[in-house]
Amino acid sequence: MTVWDRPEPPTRPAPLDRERIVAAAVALADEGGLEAVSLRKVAARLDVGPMRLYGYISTKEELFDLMVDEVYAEILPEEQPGDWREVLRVLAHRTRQACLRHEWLADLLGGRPALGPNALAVTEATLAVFDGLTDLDTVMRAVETVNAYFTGAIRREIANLRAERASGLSEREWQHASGPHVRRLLATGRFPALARFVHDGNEVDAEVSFATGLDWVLDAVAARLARPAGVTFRISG
Amino acid sequence: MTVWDRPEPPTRPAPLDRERIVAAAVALADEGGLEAVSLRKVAARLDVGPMRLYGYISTKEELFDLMVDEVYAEILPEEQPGDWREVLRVLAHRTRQACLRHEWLADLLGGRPALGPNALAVTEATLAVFDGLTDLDTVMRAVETVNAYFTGAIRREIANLRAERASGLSEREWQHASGPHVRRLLATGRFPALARFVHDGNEVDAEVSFATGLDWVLDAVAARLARPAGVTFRISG
DNA sequence: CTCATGTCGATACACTGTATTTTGACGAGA
DNA sequence: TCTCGTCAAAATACAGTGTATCGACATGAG
Repeated sequence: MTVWDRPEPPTRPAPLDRERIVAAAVALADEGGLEAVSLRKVAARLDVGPMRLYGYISTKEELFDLMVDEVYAEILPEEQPGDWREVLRVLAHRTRQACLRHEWLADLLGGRPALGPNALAVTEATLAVFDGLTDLDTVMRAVETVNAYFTGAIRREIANLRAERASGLSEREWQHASGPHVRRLLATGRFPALARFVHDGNEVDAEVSFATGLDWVLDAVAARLARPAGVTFRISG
Repeated sequence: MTVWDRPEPPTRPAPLDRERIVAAAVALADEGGLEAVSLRKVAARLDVGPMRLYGYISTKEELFDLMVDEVYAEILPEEQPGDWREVLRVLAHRTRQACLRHEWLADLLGGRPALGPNALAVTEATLAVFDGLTDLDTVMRAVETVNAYFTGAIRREIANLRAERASGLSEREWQHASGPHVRRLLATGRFPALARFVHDGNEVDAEVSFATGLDWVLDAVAARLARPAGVTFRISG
């Protein structure tokens, strides 16, 4: 018995439904982050007692699940181009954009399986483009690998973004900006390689960094799609 | 001013220091997950009033940061083999193992930049093995890409593991096990590709799935290390 | 011995998610 | 029309949270 199973209660004169609740929660989270979402505040925003919400959701985690699925509706592209590579690329970028619009999404993404209707629709659209291309196992591995990449990359990007924002207008990368602590540790000489990166490394745009890594991973997938499961093929040691 | 900057207070006859606090918090989290960690419970486990802790940490988030860095000590391998590919592979697997031992780590990983001494030591060891191999930009991209992959993959693995555990001894993959909701949605016929996967897909061991995707990503990195930054090289469209 | 310092514990506050109880409105039967 | 039962909604209650504040006490200096 999960959220998705529970039917909405009979529509009474009450001007309240799950959609409005979720919308209020999303608005709250957009404004003040996930921790600004409390059942009391959501209820207040709807001019309703806190306990009213429990007729529509049965726990706060369920509300979070619903919020995530709400945003998956933004992620699902309106029309699909034909190429699997383009589909995965677009999915990754749309997910990233959604996380930039709703930073709290980065905290939730991957935290629990996304099983809402919109999330499933996204998965369906993704899997569909591989139809007949190779065996199911390879397709699963491909999709999961790309997903793991962009999920992790987005999470780190948002984390860095927040850190920079918190430490006040980051000068360069996190290493330079993150206060006296890192500098002091680097000064100990215990981290020469790291020090070189902090000193000589270039500041790179987050989006191109994301896109570059994504292309690498897509290349890897492409290589494996050419040679279906079973055959291993190392390029270099 | 972060946790790492704050010196430990002068060692009084008080049998309390940051190490003991962090150890208690980690133990608590190991037993009951992150949400079982409350400052009051940590303090209680050390026979101390809750406010005592604020002499050593200044916020709960800092405690979490310290917990993460504590586990990074487990992740740092005792001795490094020479090959960059092996180093990244081992790092990924050790991180995964650490997350299986301390599932709460998966909730924290990537959530904020890891800047503790142990985390930096891990980064240092990772970067060092690339010394002189290519330009710094490529190395950075390589490390971050692999990191993004295994971070995301681990997070999903733990999420699925919990879901299976919660839904009581999962029969197969999450799709089958996740209650009537998914089954009902699949029955609508709106998700034919997904349905095929649920029906025909094989159950795959989480570890080999992790290792396989990791190998793909490592291959992609290897291909780029061979051809330094700037040159793009698509294998397939 | 007195006094200042500064550490520690207790208390306090505002807030959380959620269970339980109270209220009140509305429809059915007399 | 009046009464009563039912059921949704609101109010209250509870156990817990992170953290600020304050009072007491022990320990060191003069």
